[in-house]
This record gives sequence, structure tokens and C-alpha cells, in this order.
Amino acid sequence: MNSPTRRIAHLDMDAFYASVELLRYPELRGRAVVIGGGRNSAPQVLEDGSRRFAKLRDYAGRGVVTTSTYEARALGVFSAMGMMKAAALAPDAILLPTDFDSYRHYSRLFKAAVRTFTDRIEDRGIDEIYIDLTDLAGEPADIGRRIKDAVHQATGLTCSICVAPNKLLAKIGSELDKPDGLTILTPADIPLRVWPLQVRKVNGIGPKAAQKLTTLGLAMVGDLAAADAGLLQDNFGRSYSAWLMQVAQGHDERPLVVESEPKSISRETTFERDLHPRHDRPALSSAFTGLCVRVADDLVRKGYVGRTIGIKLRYDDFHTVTRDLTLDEPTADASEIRRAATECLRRVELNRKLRLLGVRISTLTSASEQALKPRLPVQADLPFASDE
DNA sequence: TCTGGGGTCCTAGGACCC
DNA sequence: TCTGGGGTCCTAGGACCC
Repeated sequence: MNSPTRRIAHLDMDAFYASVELLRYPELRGRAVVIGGGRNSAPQVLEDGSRRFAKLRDYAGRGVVTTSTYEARALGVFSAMGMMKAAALAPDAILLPTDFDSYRHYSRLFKAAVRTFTDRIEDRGIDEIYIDLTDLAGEPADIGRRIKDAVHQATGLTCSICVAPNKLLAKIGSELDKPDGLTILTPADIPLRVWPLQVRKVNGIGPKAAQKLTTLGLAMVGDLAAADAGLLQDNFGRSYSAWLMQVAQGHDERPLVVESEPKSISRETTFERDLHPRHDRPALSSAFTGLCVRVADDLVRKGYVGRTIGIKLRYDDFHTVTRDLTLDEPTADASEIRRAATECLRRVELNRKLRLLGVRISTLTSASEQALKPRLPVQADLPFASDE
């Protein structure tokens, strides 16, 4: 017995952070704007009340671009690009610092607007969601249009939506008519609209896999659809190659995950200059303690305790190592976390400069659950059974 | 022009237990 | 005395995503 065809939507806010900034600074509309970097890129308010914005050319540091407006993208500036490189491409672009509090606010607004239609929603971060429309009455295009209108009403922002039979296709489709897109994909559309796309457009095929596929002559999804199963299996292993073949046919049975618990909480920092474990010991120690305190604060604020404490180090050559240690009892205490993290530190090489330091906690349980757990009396292990 | 910060999931080997 | 297999936990690294 077949279950009825699902109707899954993917909703993606258009250039989300940049668009939120344009609500606040409407005079920047139509200009190349880049979000990223540090606090010192905040605009200054002049005496006449006008604002002076920082230019990308004035930036110096190790940041990356978080988002850019479509005008900046036209100049070749995209997310995750180093800011120094972006500055070389678009020196006159406006630079704004990230303001996560503000983005979270608009995120809540747009999700609440969608929730007036259904609570079958899977959260995929601050600016995108999947929505299960299967049980909603009406044509997909009509529902999509109404959701887009509701989001715009609630936020003043546009989004792109694709309705498709599964998450894979909905995700691919929401990119096809951006910005302000409304796309419907059916299985019949796959050869014409999906096969001509680069494999990199598929959620789950990242830079490494895309490079390898391209080397094999499989740069497009259509190439993948026609690829030899043996070739794929030899190069990607059983499970990934099987998944690739499903993807190429547009097949995806993954259900929506409408609720989930966090698995880990972490804090990390990249230093403005690389720090040497001996020479810069005071600076590193205080950064280390600070990260432990922030992780502990996050745990308390979110109501979790954790048992596995981990560290992450990135050396000046970008090589990254991790170590972790699982405790007998979960904790949310900064000094306990610091103690465990220090144990981890003893197991890594500390003879070259560090670029990044991070602290992580995992194996989380909710703090309330932990409080309810009966405390076992401390009992010495007896080497022999005792007689009554 | 060197590459942020917060996450999830997968793989694989070894320890350990039954 | 030898052989064997399954299951779970821990650790490290890596790919990938937003």
C-alpha cells in the first residue's frame, strides 16, 4: 500500500541578514553591502543625523563574509569568502557588522507567520525551514503564495519557496527562482530543471565530493543520473554512492524532523594574530577560561548538563585537532569544564602557534532530568562478597 | 586574499562485556 | 584451552550545512 504523495515545501529567506540590515538602513537599497567582520564596522552617526558607513576597503582582519546583497554578489562577493579577498573585489562595498539578535528577532517573526498555516515545520537554522503541506487543502502554488504573503506581512522581507514531493527537491527548487521565488517541482520536472544543475547544488554534496565527481566527468546532476553504479561505488563507497544515485533520480524519503534536542554546545575563537602556547601563555589561558565560562553559561541558559568535554585547536598551518574526555557525571559548571578541558590539552602538541581555540560539551541531558535522577550513595567496591 | 562560528552526522578502531 | 561473534561506549577526524 503506497502512502499518498507528500507535498513538502522549502522556504528560504532571501539574502536574510543583508535584507534585515536594509530594513534598518533603507538608504543602502540598491548598493553592494557586505555583512561580516567585527564590531568596529558599525556605522557612525554624524552631527547632522546622517550615517557614515564603513567601506570594505577599510577592513583589516581575519573575518569572512557572512552574507552579501545581490548587488555585492554581482561583484563576486559571496558567503564564506575571506573579507580581505572580498575587499579586493569590491573595495567600495558598504561593510556592516553582524547583529544576530536582530536576525533572531526576524527569524522568530517569519516562523510564527508560517506556523499560522501548520506546525509541521522543520527548523533548518535561522533563515530556512521545511514545511509539510500534505494535509493542507488547496493547490501548492496557492498555498505557497499565501505563505509568502504572510511572511512579507510579518517581516517586510521576501522569501523563496519551492513545493515538491520531498525535502531534496524542495531544497534544490527554492534556489531556482530566487529572490522572491515560488517554484513547483514534480517528478516530471527533474530532467529539465534538476539534471542541468551542477552536483554542488545538491544539499549533501559539498566541495570535496563535487570536486571528485567533476574529476570523474560527473559535473552535472544529469551526469550522475547516467553514471555507472560500479564507478560510483569504487570512488565513494557503498552507502554514499547509493545515496548519490537516489539523489540523481530525485528520490528522498526522509521525514520532516519537527522537534529535536541539541547534541552539543560549543564556543570557539580565532585570534587576531596566532598565539604561541609558551610565549603568549597568559593571553591563551584567559581565552581558554573565557570559552569554558561561556560554554557553562550557555548550558545553564538552555537548561542542559553534559558529560563529554572537548577541545579544538587550530595551528598556524590550519591543521586542526580535537581531544575529548567523558566524565562519570554530567556537569554545567565552568571550573569542572575547565578542569576536564585542561586534561584534554595535555594530550596535544603545544609547540607551535595557535590560530584557534575551542571548547565543546556533548552527551547532553536536560538539567531538570538530571536533578530528578536519584543520587546514588557513594559505595566502596568491595573486593569480596560480604556475609550478612 | 589565506580560510568565522555554531552545529550535525558518519566512519573507524579499540576497549570492554557477554 | 581455544575460538567466535555481537553490541555498546569512547575517541579522533572529516565532510557538510547554515
